[in-house]
Amino acid sequence: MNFKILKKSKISRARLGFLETDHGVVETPCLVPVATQAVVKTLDSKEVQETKSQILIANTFHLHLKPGEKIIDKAGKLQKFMNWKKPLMTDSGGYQVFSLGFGTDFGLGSKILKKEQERGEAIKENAQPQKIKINHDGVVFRSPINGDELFLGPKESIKIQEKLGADIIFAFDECTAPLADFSYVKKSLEKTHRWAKICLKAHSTGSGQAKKSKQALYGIVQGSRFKDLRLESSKFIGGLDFDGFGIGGEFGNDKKEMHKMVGWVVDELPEKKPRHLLGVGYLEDMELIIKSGVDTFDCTVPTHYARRGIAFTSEGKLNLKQTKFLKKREPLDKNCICNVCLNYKKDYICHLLKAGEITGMKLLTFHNLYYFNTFVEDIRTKIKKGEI
RNA sequence: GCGGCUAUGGUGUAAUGGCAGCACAAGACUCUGUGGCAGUCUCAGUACGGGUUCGAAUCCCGUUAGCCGCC
Repeated sequence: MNFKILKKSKISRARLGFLETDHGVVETPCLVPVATQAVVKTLDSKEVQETKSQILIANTFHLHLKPGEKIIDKAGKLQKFMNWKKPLMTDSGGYQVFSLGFGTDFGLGSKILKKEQERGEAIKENAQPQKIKINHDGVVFRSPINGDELFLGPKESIKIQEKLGADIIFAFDECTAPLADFSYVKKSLEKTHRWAKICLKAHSTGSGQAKKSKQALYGIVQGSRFKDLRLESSKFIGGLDFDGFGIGGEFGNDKKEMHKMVGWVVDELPEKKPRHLLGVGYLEDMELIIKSGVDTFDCTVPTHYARRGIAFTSEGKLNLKQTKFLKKREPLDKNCICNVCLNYKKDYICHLLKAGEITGMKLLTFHNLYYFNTFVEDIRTKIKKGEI
């Protein structure tokens, strides 16, 4: 992988770039749609391309469980397996440490703590989640499929990701919960940092290759909402020989804080290497995080919301399950030229969703991805013009 | 025509004389390194008319409607 910065904004940390991989070039800043199980749910790979998606992110933990990395390796790696010819990332499974751990215990999201949720019942230094065990070397999970115990640590994650074969892979980290207090996050950070070094070593010496692997490896910065921990983490991870950097974990109480916190991290990372913000990307977040200096970011929102009936349009979010749309003989967005907006109307999509027809989710998924990708495209144009 | 049974939100069902509850549907909201999941809130009912009782969805009488059986 090779990262080239074409232009740096004079009025923000935003930059334009090219991320060159063996499977083609990604123009940055760029949204990375989520393909957890080697598929963008409801779409096939050709359709995903038609949404202007440049790169996808699949998930190590989920693919390890089903179908297993051996199957994918034998099929000729992920790209061949899923017939996706463009660049790919895999997430390390570190997020599942959170989502299957404290995330499940407390019913939390990982990025921003909602006002209603008190920090009172904080997760303290030596706390363990109920269903998984986080120890010195890694994490003992229970398979959500059959309850089997399974262990994932830095070495295991890297080995699996090498077999999966994505262009960009991530270090195995602990994504801490928003309810974690300072003492917990500090201790967790030591683990994430130790694991980062193990990942680097495992990747450079693994599989008998004398030279360095063609797969780019990104380290992940943690530290939650605590400034000193974020700075410590970005200095430490940024000082290691990674090809790029992920920024994970929690970002305070609202979007302004998130912007500020991402800025702390970006200022400490090496300027020439790409930065990926993990799991963030509502439309209203995009300009902010790009101005904070983020090059790529993945987010489930366009696809996840689509399956719940939400379309993103120039007039805002629309809930297409609402009965009133049965009477609207018009496209989702009159300014949109995606295949869905050119060929289908709200009344039909509303009917499909109410009837529980999967094509309703598919049409919204297609439109939302096209809309999000176009939105980022416009931001790239703004950077080019010097507007942001 | 006669006899029996039944009648509770839009739909399907609880509540054996003591606060009419649940599910689905409808409507509003939440969801950020993916559970097509889940959660919060709202709307909405004792077929009709009498009677007994401190008190009736519940007991009694009548009306209406539906289902079953019989000439």
